[in-house]
Amino acid sequence: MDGAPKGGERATLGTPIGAMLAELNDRQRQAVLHEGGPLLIVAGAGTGKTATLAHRVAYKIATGADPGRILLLTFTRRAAGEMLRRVDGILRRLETETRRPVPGAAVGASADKRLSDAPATDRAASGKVWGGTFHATATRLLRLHGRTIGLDPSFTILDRGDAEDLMGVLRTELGLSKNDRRFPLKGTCMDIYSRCVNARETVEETVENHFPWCRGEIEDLRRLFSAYVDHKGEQSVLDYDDLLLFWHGLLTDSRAARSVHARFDLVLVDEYQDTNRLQAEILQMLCPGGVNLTAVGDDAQAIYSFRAATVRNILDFPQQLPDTTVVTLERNYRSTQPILDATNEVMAGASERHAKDLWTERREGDKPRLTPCEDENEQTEFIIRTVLDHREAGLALRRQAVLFRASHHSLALELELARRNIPFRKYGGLRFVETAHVKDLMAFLRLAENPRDLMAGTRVLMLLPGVGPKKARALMDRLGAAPARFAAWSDCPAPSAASAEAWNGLVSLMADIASRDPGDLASQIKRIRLFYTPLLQRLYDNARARVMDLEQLEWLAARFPDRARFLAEIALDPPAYTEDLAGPPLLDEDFLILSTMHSAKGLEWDVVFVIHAADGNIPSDMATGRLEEIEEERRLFYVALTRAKDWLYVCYPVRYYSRPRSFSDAHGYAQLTRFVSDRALRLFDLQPASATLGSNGPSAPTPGDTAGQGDGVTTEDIRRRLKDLF
DNA sequence: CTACCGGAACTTTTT
DNA sequence: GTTCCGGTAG
Repeated sequence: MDGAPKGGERATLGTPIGAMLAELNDRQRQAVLHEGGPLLIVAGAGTGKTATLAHRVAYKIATGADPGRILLLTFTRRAAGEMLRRVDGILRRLETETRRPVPGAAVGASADKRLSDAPATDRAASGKVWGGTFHATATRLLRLHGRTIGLDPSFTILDRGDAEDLMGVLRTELGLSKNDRRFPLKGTCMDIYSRCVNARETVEETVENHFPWCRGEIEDLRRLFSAYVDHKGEQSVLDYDDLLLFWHGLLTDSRAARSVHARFDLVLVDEYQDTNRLQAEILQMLCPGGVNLTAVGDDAQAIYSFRAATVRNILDFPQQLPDTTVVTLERNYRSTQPILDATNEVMAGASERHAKDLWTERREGDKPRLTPCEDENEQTEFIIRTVLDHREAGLALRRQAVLFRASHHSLALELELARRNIPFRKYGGLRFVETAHVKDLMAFLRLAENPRDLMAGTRVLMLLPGVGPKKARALMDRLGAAPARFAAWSDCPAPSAASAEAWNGLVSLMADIASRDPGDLASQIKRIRLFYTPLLQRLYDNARARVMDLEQLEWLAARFPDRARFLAEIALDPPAYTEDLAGPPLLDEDFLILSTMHSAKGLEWDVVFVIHAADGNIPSDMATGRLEEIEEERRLFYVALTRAKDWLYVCYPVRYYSRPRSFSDAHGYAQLTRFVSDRALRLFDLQPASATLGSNGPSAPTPGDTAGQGDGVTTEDIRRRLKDLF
């Protein structure tokens, strides 16, 4: 299948670039070398998608493209980092193989110069390529160009929790909470709102299709959403959806659009199957006609429709952009044939399927193993035992991963790993930054950065004894009236007798860290921490552990250039709760990976365990309403299974002592997930956990290892258009 | 207006 | 077990 590069290529074998291209198969090479019109790479699981994308970027740079004019949109910052690391690796290899300029290697003088003269640091693509999520990229662009559409570039970002809280405040303010009928909770309101924005649907459409039980509340939802939009505008805060919406807005303003277009020669989008309509529109405006646009994805791995992603984006791409070249990657480099056979069979059960024939040359390997366990304890025991066995055989912990549907599914396992001093790192689920004390501390910083940020301000003020929502709101109004100077607070009397001392401390603290010269970020956090610690002790138990978290936050902050960047990055890509903050990683550090199936997207491990693979968990009984939802759960299960390279274990406890739904000691019997059909079952090696645990005896404990100058589009226009949806 | 208590409803995945 | 809401005491 792999032959010499096709004719017409400017790079030839025998040159470093030719050698680089020879590492790829025909289809991959075609994708890397493609020029001009829109390119869609349909890449099945494990078909070298990341390698192809990285080679394409590296090839473009090596043949003269300016890395600073390439935009690489990925699903997470982690994915962007990984991709750029590989680009750097490829470029470095090209460089060392190129002692002198390569005559045959195509390209103009700039590439030769790049490969021979430029200093090494200058060549690191990762520092120059625009890489990151849609949201992070939107933030950067809006800071640079927001003024054109009348957006104050010093906006702060509301994370999901803050946005929900604001929605909650307005919900109460509009009198929607005390109603004879039950008005949807703030989280549900936020879900509805968010879907409207991201799917570009009206409230009616969204409620009808996705929240039919809220049909009676459409009028009130409209009022609520309108108020929500207004409040964000007044406070100069943007939520996640606004970041995309205003980026979209930038591109509808001809002047702003020109500046944004002028920045990029090449746009690449990873995980395209998980983009939503708003994102697709942004891309089409960014690359009119799809010229110089590369999208990569796999419809069989679409797992984010709950976030308004639509698989139609990838399926309709060739119709929407008629010049599209479609390259399909079907050769799997990741998994062994027995694993592929099983995963293909799971996917074969899908009601709507776009056929892809994944094949591999890795014929040999163990059948995936299906392990029913007596109960959760046995499952935990089986996982730990098998992980350690693999490690004995030479596989580091970090090459093994345990995957599950919901974050809390790993709780028992986490406890046991901790008890035995087996290091692990967990991705997905509750984050460090979502804990109350961390949010408190961040609120001080956010308030200093943007004194109009109501949610941040209220949060800070309510820490004081005797201050509740009303007094906090009054003080925030005062701050907003004075041109956002904390001096406005200094002539206020203490809001309550109990808070006299704390009030003075707060006023001077805020004046200090919001001043022109507040000192470096770590020292700001330190001052906040000193002020906040006594309040924390009054409000929460576990004060000692919480204060230590804050010290870690201080340490983490030292890596960020300034407060605004720190706040934005924490909001857009918060560190995982467990280990990201545990100090500088040691080179030989080894840890087992625990991850939600969602967070496992795009990654691979030698050994993969899928736990709690019982009906009710996967598919989650939260998602068994409509066929579409069940099919998405199937794809999610498929994503989990296809992460495995050599060994795949699927486990489920037969007996649950307490089913998720309360009524404490009600126990139940679980059944294997419906996604493993009878046909699929034959492709697994069925072996109860007792077969492993019985034979080896208990394992020994392991040692721990400028405003408004465009052609009239403003934030107001965008908000108005948005409101037309309501 | 805040602080606190009891009953009721809800409980996934994430930028 | 958690968060949310309404009632009541200070």
